[in-house]
Amino acid sequence: MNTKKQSLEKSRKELNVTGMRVTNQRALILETLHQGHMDADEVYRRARKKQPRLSLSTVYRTLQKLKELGLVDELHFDENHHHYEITQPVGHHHLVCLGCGKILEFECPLSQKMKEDVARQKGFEVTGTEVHMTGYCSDCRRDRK
Amino acid sequence: MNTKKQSLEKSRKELNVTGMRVTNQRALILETLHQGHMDADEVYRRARKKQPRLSLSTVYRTLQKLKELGLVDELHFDENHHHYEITQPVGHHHLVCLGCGKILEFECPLSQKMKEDVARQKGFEVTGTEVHMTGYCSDCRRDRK
DNA sequence: AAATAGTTGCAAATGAGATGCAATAGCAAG
DNA sequence: CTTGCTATTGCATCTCATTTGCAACTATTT
Repeated sequence: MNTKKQSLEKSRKELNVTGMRVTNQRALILETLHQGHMDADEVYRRARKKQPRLSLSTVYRTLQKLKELGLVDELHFDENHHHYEITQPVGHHHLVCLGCGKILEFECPLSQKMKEDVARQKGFEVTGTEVHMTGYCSDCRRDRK
Repeated sequence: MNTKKQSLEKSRKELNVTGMRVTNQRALILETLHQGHMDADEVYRRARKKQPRLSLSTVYRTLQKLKELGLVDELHFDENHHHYEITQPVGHHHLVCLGCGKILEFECPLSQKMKEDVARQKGFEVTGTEVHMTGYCSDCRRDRK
């Protein structure tokens, strides 16, 4: 039951197929992202627990690269910094609660259809879709009353 | 045919109903935004042609305020700064071409349904929806071949 | 194991956006 | 239309996320 070592191994393999060099930092950053979506600084803080000499600029450079390779998606919430997450297979979107800041995820098959609509309507080749809704979660709605 | 003066008047009126003080700078910034969506610096550059002493910080403060009042929407594209546009009625979304950077707009009735789905599925009260697709426009697709 | 690119850590630079403050300008009341 | 109160502006300065230059390092290739 050394799941840690296993997930690290898994990350190394994912990196391997991209052709980029597999370094400890990169494997660690990718592994960390498997915990969920987070911003660069959060990746940094979590990853540094296992590798204290890791530098923030390496985190930024790596995220940039993983994004270019399509392993990671960059999300643009209503803030002045980016969030990142492991690229999800399909129709995976986000819901930001304006009350508590919580971010929920939801699947939506409609976004696939929307994509097709747009492709037809505008002659566009769509490579990425980001749906981002804001509002109030059930907890905050209750509290607001 | 002094459409310029007229659109400035229109902007002043829009500001008036919000209760905030109507200043030349604010009217000008709002008027400028009627030309389309753009980033803060673009607003600054265009508005300064008519009012050279306008300061960039005023642009930022004003955009912030207009956003809070709901007159203007803040958009989050794949960049590290925001874009702004006059608030559109509904279902108004964006398509960013990765080839030439052009930003197209499209309407999509599906997004209304998506919103309802989410409300039901998650007990969320949705106040805003931003759909943001990336890809290649027809011109760039032709060039890439 | 040595050669050689690609990577890293650190420090310094960059750039969008925010802020403190004195000067200015809306606007309401006289 | 002048006065006074207060919100707003311009300017200089600050902040803070992200980027970059560079010398030291290390994953691969030979």
